[in-house]
Amino acid sequence: MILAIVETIVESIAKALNTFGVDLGGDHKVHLERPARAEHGDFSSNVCLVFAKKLGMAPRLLAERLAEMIQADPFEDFLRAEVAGPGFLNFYLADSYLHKITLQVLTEGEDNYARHTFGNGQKVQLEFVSANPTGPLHVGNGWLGSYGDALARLFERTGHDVSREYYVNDTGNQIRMLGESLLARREGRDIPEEGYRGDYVGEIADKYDGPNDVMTAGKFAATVILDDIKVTLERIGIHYDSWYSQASIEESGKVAEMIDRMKTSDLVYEHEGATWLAATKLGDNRDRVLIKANGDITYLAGDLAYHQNKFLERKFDKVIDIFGADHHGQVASLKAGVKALGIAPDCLEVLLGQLVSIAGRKMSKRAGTYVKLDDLVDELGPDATRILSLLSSIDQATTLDLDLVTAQSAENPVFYIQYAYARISSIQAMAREQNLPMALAEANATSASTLPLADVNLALLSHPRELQLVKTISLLPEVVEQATRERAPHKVTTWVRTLAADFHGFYHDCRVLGDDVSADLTDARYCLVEATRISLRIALGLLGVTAPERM
RNA sequence: GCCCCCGUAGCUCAGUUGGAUAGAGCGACUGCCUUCUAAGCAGCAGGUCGCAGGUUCGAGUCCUGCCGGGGGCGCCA
Repeated sequence: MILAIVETIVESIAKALNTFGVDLGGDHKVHLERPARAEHGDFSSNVCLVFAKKLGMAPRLLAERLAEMIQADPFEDFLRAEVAGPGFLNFYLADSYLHKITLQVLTEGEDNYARHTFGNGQKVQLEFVSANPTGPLHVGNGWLGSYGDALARLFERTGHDVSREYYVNDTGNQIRMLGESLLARREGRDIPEEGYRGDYVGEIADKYDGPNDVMTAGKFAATVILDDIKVTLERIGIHYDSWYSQASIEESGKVAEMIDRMKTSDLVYEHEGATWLAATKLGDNRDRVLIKANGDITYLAGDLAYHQNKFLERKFDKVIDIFGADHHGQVASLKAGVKALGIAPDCLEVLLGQLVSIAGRKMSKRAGTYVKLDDLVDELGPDATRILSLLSSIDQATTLDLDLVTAQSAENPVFYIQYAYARISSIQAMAREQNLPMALAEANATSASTLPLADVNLALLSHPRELQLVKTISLLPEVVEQATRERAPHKVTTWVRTLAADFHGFYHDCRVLGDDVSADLTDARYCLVEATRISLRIALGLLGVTAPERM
């Protein structure tokens, strides 16, 4: 319905423009926007500025003509159209359009409001975190973890078939180093230069009673660490569909198979005893080694076999890899390799998150000087941790000041938002106690559509606070779509903060229950409260944050 | 040297893919609780949007060049 009003306005503009011989079928779409200021109306269009030149007319003149035509043939809820500024066409609508949106939210409910189908069931895999199992997760992993999970939730809500995967780097050098560190710890020797020095190594060494074999010890440690990683991720609400082992693909023979197949093209060649991918021909800035001169395969070769598995065996339509910016260097070669495998480059999307650092110190896994995600969650709790990481774009490098974050933990934005939810719950609990018809109907309703909504006069919602609240609620579908398309879950955070602010304002100025509020107004406001609750739950659900009924 | 990201209020960040008078939170100051939770509301203060050009009706947003910060350019993973 919110889309309906947009479409209606666009159509009426298109119809009017048509009489000037402008056809809007092509590249130019009428772009409607919500003016920042209320005096500029409910919706605004810049079409006249765009088409004025083409038509050889002054923008304002064109706008005036259009306004006249639309006034003469008004649509539902239309009040007036005005020309403003250099040639904007501003639309003013009756409040009734907001009342309809309130009704829509209640009818569609948490399951259906702000849900989209544009994903068309497309199989999408998101791979994120994938930290080496050589130590506990650090806060940077948590950042991209929240991001990846929230993005996955957005994809789910927009009609995609989503799978979350963690690629486990359980082989190669770092596992060897981990094994050596473990054995050194067990035998009281010094930890090697490139080894891991965190306390956890000692703890695992105490549990290890296996042979003095480096890889055996390394794999033992990796397994223990990975189990802890899983626990940490679950703590902040991240659950994976699959954990894919790097060792498994390297041991499967698939890598050699893949390289053999690639050799039939002219994209693979031998040079100085190594096997190379001619990545330069595929957009990379240098060629890359697949098989080293000593016969070992490179990380890239394994990664390509892994991606081949994603696309060709598991048939994902789209694969989104989420890496930290420190892996930027491998993107071009990965893309080149995927191209070499005959996979359409657009199917692979690599998103880079700028790094998280801690004020005043360098984080290093080998040195054991990084801040553990678990410690941050201990300090702030899961909800505050997630919101903190979903506040800004992943293009923004974050420097965490732990002292500041801890000191301000009570002022974390998440409480402001959750407090709105708690207030709503409180109103609803009170309403049930007072045997209010709406509250009781809702409590007993199997579906929202059985609510006695027909009896409620939503037109009573006319207070600026009420209207502002509905306006914000009405934006949620667009926010969800945009956040998904732009891979920007932080837009949901920005929106939900606005919603909470609007609700607190409403709560302050508009009582829902009480003797000085008429029964009809109580009903109408109760509906608005419920619509807010639904919207809040949707947004918090997308962010992976809980909605507490009491605080 | 080349590639990616960032530079917006004292601090942390938004900014509707180019729109009208650039917004929040924190911090400072001032008001508001006998009524659904004051973890709230309202007011006030705070800006050459890093700098310089360009594109056009219009630029925080797009292009170019500088300056500053972060990351990357392995037969490591």
